[in-house]
Amino acid sequence: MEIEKINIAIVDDHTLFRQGLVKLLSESNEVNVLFDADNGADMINKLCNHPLPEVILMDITMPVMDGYESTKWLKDNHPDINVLALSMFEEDKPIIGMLKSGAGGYMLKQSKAGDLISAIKGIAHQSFFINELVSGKLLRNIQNNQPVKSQSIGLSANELKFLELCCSDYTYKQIADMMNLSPHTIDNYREALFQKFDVKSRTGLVISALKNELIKL
Amino acid sequence: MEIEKINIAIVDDHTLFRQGLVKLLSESNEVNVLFDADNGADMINKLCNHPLPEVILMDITMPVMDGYESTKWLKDNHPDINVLALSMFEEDKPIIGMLKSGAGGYMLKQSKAGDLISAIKGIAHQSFFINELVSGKLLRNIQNNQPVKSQSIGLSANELKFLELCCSDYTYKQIADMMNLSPHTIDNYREALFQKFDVKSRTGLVISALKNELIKL
DNA sequence: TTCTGATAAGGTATTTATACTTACAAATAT
DNA sequence: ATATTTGTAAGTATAAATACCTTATCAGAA
Repeated sequence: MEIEKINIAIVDDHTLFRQGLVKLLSESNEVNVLFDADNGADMINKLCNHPLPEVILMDITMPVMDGYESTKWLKDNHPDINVLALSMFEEDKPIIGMLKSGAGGYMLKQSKAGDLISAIKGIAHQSFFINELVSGKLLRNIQNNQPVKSQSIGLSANELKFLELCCSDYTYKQIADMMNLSPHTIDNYREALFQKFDVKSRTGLVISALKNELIKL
Repeated sequence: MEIEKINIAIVDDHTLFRQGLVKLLSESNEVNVLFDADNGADMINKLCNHPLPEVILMDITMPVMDGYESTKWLKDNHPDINVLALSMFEEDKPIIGMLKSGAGGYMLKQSKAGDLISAIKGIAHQSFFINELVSGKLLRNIQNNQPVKSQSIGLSANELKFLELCCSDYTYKQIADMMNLSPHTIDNYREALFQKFDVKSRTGLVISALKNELIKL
């Protein structure tokens, strides 16, 4: 049984590499290269004149419009097209950056053709393809985006308690009762926290506290 | 040649499950169960009286000290111990939550024994183990800081927009301007949402919206 | 048609929240 | 021993939020 080929496009400014890749993949009976482009802007033009590809192989460093921008544009304008980043860089920054921009996978240019085709097939079917290269980096990325510790903004015990009670439907008067303090004292805490968090309302305070992970819901 | 067994511990409050797992894994010639604990606090105690395990299998929901807290504690106090989350939940939230807390992998309790042992071996050698279950969620997590649009409480488009703008330092008047509506109309939205969420203040509304995951931060 | 529900908006009264100023005792620092 | 800071609390004034009530469209249903 004849399997439908996966339609792809290649965006890379290294002409020789790009054309070689076109040649190489064209020989495969699993993918079909619809077109190739020199950079993001070129790609946008050519998308109008060609059928939409399922997958786009995307380089990162390109003139005029680079891989990050191009990927973001695709996510906004053609969210169904899957982007597979294809680069020589194996550092955290470009990998995480491309994934954040919307790429569903990341392959190295030094990969074997078979692995690249596997990745293309994977991303076409699942809209993402996670390999060894990126899995660890992904994990480290979310683990490192971690708690801006409560020490960063010095809060007294009472201020913290007040802050927690603030994240609720209670009025300040009720909070004052709960903490066995005068509403005026609560008012002092409020003003101090407004200054420390640079906000002008209780809602802003609550949002900031949550963003800084000083309190949990 | 005899291969060194991987020393592990199991933390889970479901006694039968835990003991069964101990039995099951003890029969393996690849892992060695040093001890098991009922919850995080119990684990901390037992860590003092036993050799340090290389890997700890960690449940999430436990009394006294849950999996998130326990994992964080381990990362702070024994950063060399690898935590493999082991839970029945396959939702995004617990998975991302455990990984953020410091777990190096996540396995479902409904996994096969062989897969669990593979994961234990993987995490012992690489300090992380990413499977199909988590890879997609990890990717979506860093790409998608968007709210998971939930239809659970019927909100109109404008109400939802208002709700989002509510999670801020803006006054209602400013929000009215942004939405090109009269402050009175905004007031209608507010009242409608107060009823739907059963709250009496903007802060309560914001908290409820966040808890219901109608809004992201 | 008439009725109804959803949406937008005006009026007004009361309660909370916000802002700024002062005070005073206890703890700390100099 | 005398300032200085810190935590507590009061007074007052204004702005914002909350609560209720009413009106006007408009679209679709009875």
